[in-house]
Amino acid sequence: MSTETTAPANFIHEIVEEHNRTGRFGGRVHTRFPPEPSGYLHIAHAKVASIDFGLARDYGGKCNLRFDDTNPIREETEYVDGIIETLHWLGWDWEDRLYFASDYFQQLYEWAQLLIRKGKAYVCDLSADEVREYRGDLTTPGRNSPWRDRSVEENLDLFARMKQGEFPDGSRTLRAKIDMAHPNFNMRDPVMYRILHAEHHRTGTEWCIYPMYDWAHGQSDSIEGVTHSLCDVGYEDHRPLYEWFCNELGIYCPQQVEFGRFSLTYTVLGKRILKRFVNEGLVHGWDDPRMPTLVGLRRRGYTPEAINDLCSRTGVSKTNTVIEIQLLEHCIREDLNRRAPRVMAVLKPLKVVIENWPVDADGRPTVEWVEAVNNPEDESMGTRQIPFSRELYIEQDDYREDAPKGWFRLGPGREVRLKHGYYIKCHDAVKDADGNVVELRCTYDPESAGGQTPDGRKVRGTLHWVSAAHAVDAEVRLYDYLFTKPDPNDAPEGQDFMANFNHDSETILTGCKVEPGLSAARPGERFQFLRMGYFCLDPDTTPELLVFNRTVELKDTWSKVESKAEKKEQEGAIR
RNA sequence: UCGGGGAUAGUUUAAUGGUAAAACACCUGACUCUGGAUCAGGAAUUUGGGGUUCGAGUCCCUGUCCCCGAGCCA
Repeated sequence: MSTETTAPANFIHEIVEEHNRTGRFGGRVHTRFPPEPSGYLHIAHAKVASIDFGLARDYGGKCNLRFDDTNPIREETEYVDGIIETLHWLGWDWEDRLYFASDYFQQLYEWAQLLIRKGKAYVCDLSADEVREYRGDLTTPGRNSPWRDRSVEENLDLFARMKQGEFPDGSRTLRAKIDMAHPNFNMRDPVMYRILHAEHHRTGTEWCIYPMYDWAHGQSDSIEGVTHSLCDVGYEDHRPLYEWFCNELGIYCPQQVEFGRFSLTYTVLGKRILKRFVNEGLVHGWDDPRMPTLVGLRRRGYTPEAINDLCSRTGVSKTNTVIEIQLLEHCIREDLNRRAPRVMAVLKPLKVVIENWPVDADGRPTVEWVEAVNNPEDESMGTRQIPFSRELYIEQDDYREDAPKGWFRLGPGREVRLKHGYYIKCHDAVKDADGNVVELRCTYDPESAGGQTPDGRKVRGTLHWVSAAHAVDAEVRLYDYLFTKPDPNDAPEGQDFMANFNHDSETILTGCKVEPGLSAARPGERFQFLRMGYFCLDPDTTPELLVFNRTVELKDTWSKVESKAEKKEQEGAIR
């Protein structure tokens, strides 16, 4: 795909091209996407997947899916299945190359024995606390474990008995013998195996010793013939250990390359925290539409195209980045503007009665079916017929008794166009005992069919509407950001990001009225509700009730104008 | 304090010793049967100091700031 004439797209491409020039990997590019099945994937994982799978795609190489399942306590098959499904949804393919680090447990065990025989690993009887104590700190070197110089025979015997299950959890570890004075903590005799009498989601109770990340990852890459092991900068100082293990084992060593971490404003990523939201009921589940998880974004109505677009727009570098969530919103608007059919839905209904609407021979209001385009951006999406009659619903927010300057929606004596229908003029507002407007009495101009009149008079406002008799009831869920600040960690002294948690991020609207054709919609289908935003039919939908999630609002110039005017007014009042 | 990394408009990324640019965000305006979309325009950037060079965001020296690291997590 990439040719010699195109400039490298990012620093990783430069590295690959350098390797291709020197022939280090014989021109091969083979990556891997290595999730731990301990939760659902979130938006930053989509970015990582895009880097891993994308690099292979760009150079005609391969990318494996490999689950990094070396900690049985956290990992579950539910997550394996969820991750696979999400990756396919994003459009990535690994053919038959689905692997698990746990596939390599036996090989890893034998390699550990090899290291012991070489005098490069030993069984250590120190407790976790003691290990920490012996490790030293930032400025002081660590001290050697008293068990560091056991004989090869004793180490081999003890290690075998660890595997046999003779010792309790935490009683011993296998450690690499490197350098307790090394400035890089990872090189201070890192633990390779810990004892864990726990059931593993794939290997069951076959093992009671489990390899640590560092002792599993590089060798897994090596076994699979990975050329470029891409990871985030958090692993930068693990690279020396990665290479030490491969070199001591005398096995093929891939090149680890680190890229910057990725995050989003107004949210937190991080599986532990997201898991906490789920467990504490702060959200309804991993796939809550407010969650930055990919299952959440999907349910919210985000398309894989929009998410991949975000990933490619944001580039790849070594700096940790915080992407403004507005860019994600731009990506989904751009995608859905092109693809989503337009429909009309009234979220907060206000009844409109057209007093001069014609009646039939029986004195019943007639029904006129008007034609509506499905998508002005794409003629091929055709048109549909929608019913117009004497009683309609419009949006409560589209009527103001005291219309502000620049208002061109409805108000006393004002005329607006009903999209695809007629001009109507408001004559009267019926109020309830509390003074709330509950009904508008209007007249229509029969000459205005099709949206214009013979006299050519200008009508600035165009409203969406539904026919009261034909409308279908719906529940509509509106979402706000999970946090009230762009940087959730920007919390008062002594408090954490939870201080900025938005406890009002979900608004459920009931009694919404949508046009009749929507009753045929299927869960996952996406629409533009004219003037209101993009919405996606939720799986909670039943034959009796349609449930929609608002994916994102449309850009709203008016609200901006109005809030600015208000601000100006306030400032004026202060002066 | 020690080790590892990083720093270009508000945000993200280009510019690979030769006119500092794009997208998003922001501000104007035009157009519109969605106050949507679209279009046109605007404001805005090289972490400080020194050096090399005809010329430095880029090379050298030196400061500053930010991130990561002391799991038997990944």
